[in-house]
Amino acid sequence: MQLRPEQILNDHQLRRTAVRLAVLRIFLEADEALSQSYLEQQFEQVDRITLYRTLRTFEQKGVIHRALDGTDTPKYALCAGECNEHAHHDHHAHFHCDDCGRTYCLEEMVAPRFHAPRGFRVDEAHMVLTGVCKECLEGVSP
Amino acid sequence: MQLRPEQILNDHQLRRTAVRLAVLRIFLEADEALSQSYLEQQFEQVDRITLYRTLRTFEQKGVIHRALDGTDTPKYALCAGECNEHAHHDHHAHFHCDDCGRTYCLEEMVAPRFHAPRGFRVDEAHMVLTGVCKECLEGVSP
DNA sequence: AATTTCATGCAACGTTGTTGCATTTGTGTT
DNA sequence: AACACAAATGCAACAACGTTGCATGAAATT
Ligand SMILES: [Mn+2]
Ligand SMILES: [Mn+2]
Ligand SMILES: [Zn+2]
Ligand SMILES: [Zn+2]
Repeated sequence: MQLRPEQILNDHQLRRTAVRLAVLRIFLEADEALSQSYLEQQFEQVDRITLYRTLRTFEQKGVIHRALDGTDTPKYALCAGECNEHAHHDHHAHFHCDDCGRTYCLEEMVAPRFHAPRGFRVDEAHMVLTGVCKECLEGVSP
Repeated sequence: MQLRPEQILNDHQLRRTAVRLAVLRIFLEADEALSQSYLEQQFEQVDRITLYRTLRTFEQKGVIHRALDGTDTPKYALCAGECNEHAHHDHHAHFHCDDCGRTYCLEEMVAPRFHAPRGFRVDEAHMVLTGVCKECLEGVSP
């Protein structure tokens, strides 16, 4: 995985702008999937449309992926690598904590192969786990 | 599974109103998960807020469940049974066709037990499959 | 430095989620 | 059958988001 924001932009042929670098820095420091509104709050002043387009571009270009977590608030996380504008390769599970509302990527947990039912052709499989995260579990038993 | 709209409302202690009966009839005839906007179009004239509250009530009372399909449009389908205001028991997978956009319940496909990673406690697991449905597959090879 | 291509900021609009409130309707009781 | 109560509906209203167009500013290319 690339570690520096500048290199991530280079690798995906994206212009090096202030907003993009700042967004990437936030993602790199976070260990969870982030919503657009959360990102907005990290800035003193930023245009929500610019943020919207930044996320859309990042997703299209394979910089970030959407973390499906069962809520109605889309969350995003950095792609591990290999993803580009043609294809995403992040098929790991995502975990949503019902207690704190955080969403985590479970990179190590990959959806098993499923045989297609009813004559369908299955191209991708995503798993969404819900429960209580480690921090919240430890918090309730002091 | 209950087959008549009237009985579904009785079983869940819901008042028998025109909108509710009509919505249930649409769900009973459909073999796929439906969005609120789709339901709206099935009526000549209906208030969207009433429809919104109808779906919310149905979901709370265990009449319908939300079908997670990876899109940003919530879809709903009838619960198989046993669901009530206290708990939902529909943990089957859902399939989303990238071609026609339809979402289907895969009642027969239940998420396997997962061991909790990273010290998390997993309460529920949902699976979302994407690909091409039977109708669309047959449509392209005439 | 000039040019070109693209990102940004802002206005604007549509959709959806959500609540408050007055009115109508369903249902159990006189 | 009429009544009374609780709940559902219709409508106004607002917030949050997603999305596009356009003028302006910034990055990359020459
Ligand atoms: Mn992820
Ligand atoms: Mn379902
Ligand atoms: Zn938590
Ligand atoms: Zn299809």
